Amino acid sequence: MNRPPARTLPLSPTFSPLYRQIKELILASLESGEWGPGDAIPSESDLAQRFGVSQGTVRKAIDEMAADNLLVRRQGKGTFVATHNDPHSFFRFLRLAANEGVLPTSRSVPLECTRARAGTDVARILGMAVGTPIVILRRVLYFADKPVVFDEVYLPAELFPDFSLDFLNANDESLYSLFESRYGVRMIRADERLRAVSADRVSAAALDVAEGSPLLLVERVAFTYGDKPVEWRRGFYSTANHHYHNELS
Amino acid sequence: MNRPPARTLPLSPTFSPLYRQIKELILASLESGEWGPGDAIPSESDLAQRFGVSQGTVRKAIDEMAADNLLVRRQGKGTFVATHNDPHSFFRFLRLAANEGVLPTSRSVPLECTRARAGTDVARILGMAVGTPIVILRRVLYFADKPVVFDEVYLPAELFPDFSLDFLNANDESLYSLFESRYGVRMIRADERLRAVSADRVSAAALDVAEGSPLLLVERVAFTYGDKPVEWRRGFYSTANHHYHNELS
DNA sequence: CAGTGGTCTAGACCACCTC
DNA sequence: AGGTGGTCTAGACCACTGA
Repeated sequence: MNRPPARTLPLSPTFSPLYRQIKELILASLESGEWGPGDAIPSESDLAQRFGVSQGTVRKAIDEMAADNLLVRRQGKGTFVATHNDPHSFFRFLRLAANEGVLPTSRSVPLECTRARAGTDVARILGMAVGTPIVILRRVLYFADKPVVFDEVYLPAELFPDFSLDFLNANDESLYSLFESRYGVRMIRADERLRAVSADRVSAAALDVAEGSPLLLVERVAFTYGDKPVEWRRGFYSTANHHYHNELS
Repeated sequence: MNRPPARTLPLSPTFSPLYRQIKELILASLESGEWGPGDAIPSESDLAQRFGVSQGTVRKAIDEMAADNLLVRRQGKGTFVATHNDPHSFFRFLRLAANEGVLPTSRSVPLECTRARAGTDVARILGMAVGTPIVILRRVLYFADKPVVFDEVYLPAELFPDFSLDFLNANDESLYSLFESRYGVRMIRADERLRAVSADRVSAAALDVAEGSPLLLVERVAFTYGDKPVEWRRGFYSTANHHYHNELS
């Protein structure tokens, strides 16, 4: 008697629960830009009505997306699309901390921005053909006027067509914040590989350390919706007074 | 009419939802050893009856504890206390991967196990008084017969009274698995700080690299129930053919 | 088959925010 | 006061496991 009207039957093979299908629908709306970063999405009851499911099912879908850092819930106000333009999320992709005390304010200093074509490595990592146009950005992050991180960033030129140093100098927002507001490319996940290396001439000069000093090399592949890789980054961290912080659980 | 019998009222200040109180109760049972690692805990309906709440409330408590890696749900079978004695959880606290291919099987070779008294650093980190007895273990992890990680492990002697190399040689289980089965100390969380350093004489010898080579230093503080620190570890990783892997989301 | 966790619903009420 | 998310309940049914 309690059975609601018939719905697409799951039935064993390739079974996907309703709330996951709802999640995919909301994800599609995010990807299509129906709701942009920072926007409020419709209330749970609105979405429940739109999708023809109960509020609890929408709730479970949103719960997972909030756990994935795609949405942010704020009690009494609504549910919002996560954004990188938010001081809190600055350290989500920068696991840097000072050995003692709190990390002082940072300053990003772009060094150069060049155009090139993907070699075999970049092409493989970003899932593109060898020779595809790319943009290369080099910059240094300063903390308390000391250089700490030297970054080399590789981007597909197609997604970031008019990228240049000008935008960086004019903006003190984070790189991912710029990507999301100017190019509509939202980074949602990243894989990092960490190694210890000896500083070569370029990174030693950028970080003001002796050539051959040990540096922490952080290689990152960042992904946007649909697990599409859209950034490759090599960051050289000077770890004399700072460290990379990670919590295991 | 739908109101269940009266319950301890939350009422604004220091409000904690019911499912969180249930979580604390289950946590207490874990801590007290009522259910040991690997054991099945009572079914959701049993717990609901025991605590006088609905099954959905118990469910939400268990959901959070499963997300915290304290419990493991297995559909159709039950809910189990998480254990380190499990090949799957071996890499939960060892974020090591091979640069190419899969990581071959590992072999842990203990070098020495000594007794000492806590200096200021260890005392501060482990929350004990200076001079408290500690145990120091040094060992090397080999992959495909190549040394990759040189570990120095500092433990409070009180919790690991008869710790010695013998137990290690006789056991090919992981260190945390041994801690949990032999000493009843379960590691549930850890903080790691990563830096690049130059190999000193000791670590260079242990890892068969040249003195001064860049090594990845991973300093870890591991915590048991109640966020009590019970291990400090300095791991020197040789990252020529391996790397520390981290996923950001 | 019975027992477990997993999904879905419907409805009530609470906590929080804004107007 | 009215909206939002957050909690809690009760009950039905589904999917998985193992005897």
